[in-house]
Amino acid sequence: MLDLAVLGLLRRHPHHGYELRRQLTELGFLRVSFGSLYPALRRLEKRGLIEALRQTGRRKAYRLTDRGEREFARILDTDATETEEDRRFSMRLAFFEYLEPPARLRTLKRRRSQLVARLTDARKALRKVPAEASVDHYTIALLKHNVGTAEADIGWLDELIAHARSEHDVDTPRMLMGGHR
Amino acid sequence: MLDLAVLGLLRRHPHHGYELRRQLTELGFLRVSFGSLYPALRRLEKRGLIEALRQTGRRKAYRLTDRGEREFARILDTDATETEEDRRFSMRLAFFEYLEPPARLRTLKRRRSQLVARLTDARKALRKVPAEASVDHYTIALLKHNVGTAEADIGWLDELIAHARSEHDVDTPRMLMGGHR
DNA sequence: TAAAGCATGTAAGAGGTTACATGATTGG
DNA sequence: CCAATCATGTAACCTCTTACATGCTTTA
Repeated sequence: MLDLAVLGLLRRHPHHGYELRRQLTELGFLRVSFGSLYPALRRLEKRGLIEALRQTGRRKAYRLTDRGEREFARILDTDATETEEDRRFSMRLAFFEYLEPPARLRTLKRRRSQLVARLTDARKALRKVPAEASVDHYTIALLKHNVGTAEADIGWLDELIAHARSEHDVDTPRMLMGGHR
Repeated sequence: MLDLAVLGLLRRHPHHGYELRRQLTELGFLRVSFGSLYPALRRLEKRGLIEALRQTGRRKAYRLTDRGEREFARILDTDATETEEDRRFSMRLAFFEYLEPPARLRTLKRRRSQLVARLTDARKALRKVPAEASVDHYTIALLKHNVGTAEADIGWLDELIAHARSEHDVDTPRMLMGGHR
């Protein structure tokens, strides 16, 4: 999670730790403490994915290595467990510029089916409940909210998918009739 | 997190571990692995918050002790760190029946201000971005989505707050004129 | 009878948190 | 000059995950 974020930010420009955290929290992506950020930088350095540059004053800037770039590309296109994916999907989207259009489409569709599955579960939970008489108002409100959120997110994803498809089509144009998807 | 969920479910009826997990995932509250659930039950038992009942076959059912009930009430009404609170809020809502109306109102308002803060941040991030020319479509879509989600959630909370207020007013009726909030 | 689901548990490890320690630089 | 912010780092701890081990019961 943190790794993906750090590699992604370093992919553009070198940054030092403090700055990385500022950007992460400012963009609302991830709020990590320094106690996890600095060890993470160490780990990534040890794995040869990033390397420290000049030390301007007390600032220790890191840049992405070639191996780091390959590893970033790999994890950007690899799906995580469901719980993880919830938080990671935003991260992926933020770095979508580093994915090829086909990979974008794949990522979006994968996410879509996750949400559809969740929506199904949420609806099931909602349907199941009214049978047992005295379910409290807030529990029901919560279940309905879960359904509503899932629906809204799916709608949003559909827009993104449409957009990604148009990009994809520009990249790999095909005959007007007879294309298959 | 898990503790709150387990104590909350045991608050009504005794349950064994497997069953607890089934309910948790089925309701879409929390999907935990057994590798975290069983150790959690052990911890809670050691702390005297729950105790094992009869062992029906291989099933080991636990019930909430008096201390457990007090501790549950305490953490249900205590706020966590922001990251934690995101996941924990749904849990609180699911167990709202165990909170007094005034505490409900407090919880909802606390959550509301968190979301308002987040909305402010999200808007700021969105405003900041267009200055730098070439920000990619998906990043912008993400930032807008963050804003939209926060707004929707605040609206939802406002409904819940209105409901909680009416409950509160029923509990502690006051003169029609001159009440202050 | 084999597969799927029920049921409990342990071990190793990943990845985060808070709290602490240290000290430079900037702004009111 | 004091406070806030910048800047890096360590140590102890917590909670979760995956993978493994075990074995019963139900159903196709």
